[in-house]
Amino acid sequence: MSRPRSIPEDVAVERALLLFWEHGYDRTSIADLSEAIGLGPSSIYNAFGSKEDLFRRAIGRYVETYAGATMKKLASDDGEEAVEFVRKLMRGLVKLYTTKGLPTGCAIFQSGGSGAPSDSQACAITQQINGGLEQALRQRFRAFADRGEELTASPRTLAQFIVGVLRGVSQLASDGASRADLMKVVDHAAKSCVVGGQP
Amino acid sequence: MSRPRSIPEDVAVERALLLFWEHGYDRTSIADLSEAIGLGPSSIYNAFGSKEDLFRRAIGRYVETYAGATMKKLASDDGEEAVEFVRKLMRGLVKLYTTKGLPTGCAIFQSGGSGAPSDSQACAITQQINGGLEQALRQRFRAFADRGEELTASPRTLAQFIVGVLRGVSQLASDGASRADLMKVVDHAAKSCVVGGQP
DNA sequence: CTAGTTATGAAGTGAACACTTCAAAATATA
DNA sequence: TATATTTTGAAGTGTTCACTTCATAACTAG
Repeated sequence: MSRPRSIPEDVAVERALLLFWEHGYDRTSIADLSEAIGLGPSSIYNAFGSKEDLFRRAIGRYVETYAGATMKKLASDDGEEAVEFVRKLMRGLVKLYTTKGLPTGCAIFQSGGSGAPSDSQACAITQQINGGLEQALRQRFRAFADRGEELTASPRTLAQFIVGVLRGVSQLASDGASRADLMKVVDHAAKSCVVGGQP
Repeated sequence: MSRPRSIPEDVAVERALLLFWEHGYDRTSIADLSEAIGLGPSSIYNAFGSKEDLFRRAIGRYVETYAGATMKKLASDDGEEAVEFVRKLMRGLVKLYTTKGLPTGCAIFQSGGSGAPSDSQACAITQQINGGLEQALRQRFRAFADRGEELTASPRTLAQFIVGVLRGVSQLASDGASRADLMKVVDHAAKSCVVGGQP
């Protein structure tokens, strides 16, 4: 019933995500987005409302499309042992953080926090996701403990620890650390969570 | 022989550091610095040359004045055991990251990286410091291994691991994690480095 | 007191920023 | 083909940015 969009919304969001992922929220200007997406500023604002709304959409796509496969393991308990669960989770993310052809590091860790205006909602979005990750991990560790696994610290501490390592690993990846090195780091972190994990 | 400065250089650098530390390099404008320091833009440029130079001075002061006490332990080997060494190092930094009256987190981790223009030298400065930290840790772990301590991973991996945890912990602190929580996290990380560290 | 030197405040520079305005263009339906 | 609806490109909004210019103020050495 009207003029069609020259570029599908999905494509535009994907291109925006790659920019936000690589440079962070602040360092990505509307002009950059306009050039990468192939739409003028007015079209972007017409389609997405604001830079922050577009960022939200981009992060949503990241969670669903890129981190989604790994994150699903968080929710579903398939009877795995704790070390193996944590190891797979972290290795999946390291793989994502170091995939060639994609920006290095984690789109959420990098774009949010210091990468987004502190008074804006962009920061709140990423903090909320981080909080959700920590909470989910805590629940999983509690489940492992209830199942009889001997943890080396409280579920709360281990959850904070894992989130901390992932955030650090994301930064190390952005600084150029290799996938092989980071895999060893997260293997070590995973083993440290359970008594007997490191023989 | 000339007009004296209305504000001593040390005081100006300290005030600049607190701003950079709290808001990062990008989010700290010359106008902000001007107001906090109590000098007009022209005086700041006359005294320090550029925003980047002032940032360098501020980071230098941070390393010497705030992180210095903890970092000295990196260089001097006083025969301590590995777990105790790593524990003290990390606890010292967590204390710094969560001291009331000071900005939360690490001035270097937060200001550099995503907080500074990627093409500028400000980013290179902080990356260099991070690299130095990792290298120093690697050497210490090698020394511990040579002394007969049984490490749970290679010195290289453990050094990357510790740096990663510290970077993550700095972000957790900025997101509001308590000192008590973070102390438990780094205690866990320290114990994980040595066989028998976690009974 | 004077001359030489540096620091300072007020004002201004061009560039980049997020975002807007609006007439023209492109389609679907009628 | 005519019309209603939406997208689009070009141009422009006011604001903030790092940084500069320059006359003047504040000091010291002679």
